[in-house]
Amino acid sequence: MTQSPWQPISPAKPARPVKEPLTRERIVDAAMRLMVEQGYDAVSMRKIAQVLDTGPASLYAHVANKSELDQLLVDRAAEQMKLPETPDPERWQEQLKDAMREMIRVMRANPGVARAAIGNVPLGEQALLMTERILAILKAGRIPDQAAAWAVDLIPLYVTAVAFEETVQNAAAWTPEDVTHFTTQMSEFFKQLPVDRFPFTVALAVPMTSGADGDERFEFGITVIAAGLASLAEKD
Amino acid sequence: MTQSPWQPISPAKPARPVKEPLTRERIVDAAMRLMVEQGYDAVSMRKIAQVLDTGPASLYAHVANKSELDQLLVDRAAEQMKLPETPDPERWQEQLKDAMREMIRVMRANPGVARAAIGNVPLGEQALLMTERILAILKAGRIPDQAAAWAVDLIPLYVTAVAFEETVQNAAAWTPEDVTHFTTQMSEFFKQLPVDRFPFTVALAVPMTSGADGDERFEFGITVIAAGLASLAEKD
DNA sequence: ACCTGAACACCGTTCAAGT
DNA sequence: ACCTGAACACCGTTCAAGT
Repeated sequence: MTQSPWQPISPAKPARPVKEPLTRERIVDAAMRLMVEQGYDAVSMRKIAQVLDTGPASLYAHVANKSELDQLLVDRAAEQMKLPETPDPERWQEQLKDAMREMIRVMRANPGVARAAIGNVPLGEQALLMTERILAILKAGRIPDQAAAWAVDLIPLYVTAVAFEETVQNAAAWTPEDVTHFTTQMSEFFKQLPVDRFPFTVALAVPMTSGADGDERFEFGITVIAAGLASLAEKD
Repeated sequence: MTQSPWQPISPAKPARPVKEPLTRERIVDAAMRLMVEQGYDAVSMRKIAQVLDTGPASLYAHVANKSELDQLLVDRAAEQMKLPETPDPERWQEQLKDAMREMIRVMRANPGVARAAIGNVPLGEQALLMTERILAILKAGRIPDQAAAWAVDLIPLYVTAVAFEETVQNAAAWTPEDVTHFTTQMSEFFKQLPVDRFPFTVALAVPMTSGADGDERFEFGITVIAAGLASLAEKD
């Protein structure tokens, strides 16, 4: 097709650009949507590219690799975290637990984030602010510097590990009935072990398989961690 | 080639079988060797098959899928764990920490196992025995049944998460210089944050980036967990 | 029953070529 | 500077066909 003489060579504003330009932002948007809707394994460079109507190679102009993309996804999720209130020395343990509850809330709301976060310390602004607030709570609780510093490593490690475990189970798309069935099966398995070699396992078969559905397990963990940290508080 | 008349049709013992038959055992052996030598990502059905001089499809006669193979690898590694001594109520916390040290020792000696174990409760005999012994230690420490039951879930969760993090870092094949460099860089990064919004992070920049090389971090975690559990012990 | 080759439906990443 | 098609070197799993 030849050019009409009255058609400007390069129009100031092309009537309708065929495609929005690719940006980091749009890539993370698409990846996040894929992850929340279909889980971590659905987030591949190829699927993201497909959603954005391009080829996988195009993404590499904006993100270094898959690992950097994971980081960006973790940062994006961290932005959803509500920061803890200002520290109160009287109830720092409860405030610490609240912060951990907020962390797992966001991870549960964004399945796959836990998987992306594991072994990926989030360094986005919101994550840093969360760390800062937790440090403030710990120092309000008179936890020594080194202990507080290690605690802000331990805390997300625990929360992430729990969320990751849950993600794995949810990925199996189990119905509540499946869960009940699995729980009874496990408890039956423990009960039939040779009682002479496994006396405690047999005796505790029921408690060992309870609370798998709710978040009593998570509550137990954060209680243990908070109490353990409390034991390190400076006296006087 | 035609059959010699004095050659028995089916010899009682073939002189040298061209190939050893495939077994679960041999598959796990090969997978374990690959994992220890080259890390978790090197353990693919295809690479295992290659080592065993066959095709990937052949493995499926002996293992259901990759996930089952991961389970078998975890069980195999668990066999290397030395079980804790008989519980002593006087020093149950130290014994509990020793058990956790033994768990991470085996995971460190078998890089990749942590990755295979995450979200995969090991149910092999040795792993069950480890659980049993830890329950015995916890009950010696007068931990209530439900708390003890949840604790034997929390304990491997923590150890596995730490080992997994380490694996990720080791996979990057960092030299000690790289680690030092990274540590100083991180600490510089924390120090230059706006001090009005990140006062604690700035103040604790050094402790927050220390102990990344040794296992002080792990020791801190097991101390917190042991102390936290101790706070749940029944009184009287 | 076990093993095989070949195929199916995927991956992350690189690179030369285009605009 | 950004985007693209095509390729490279991989994955787990299935299946019909062989022994």
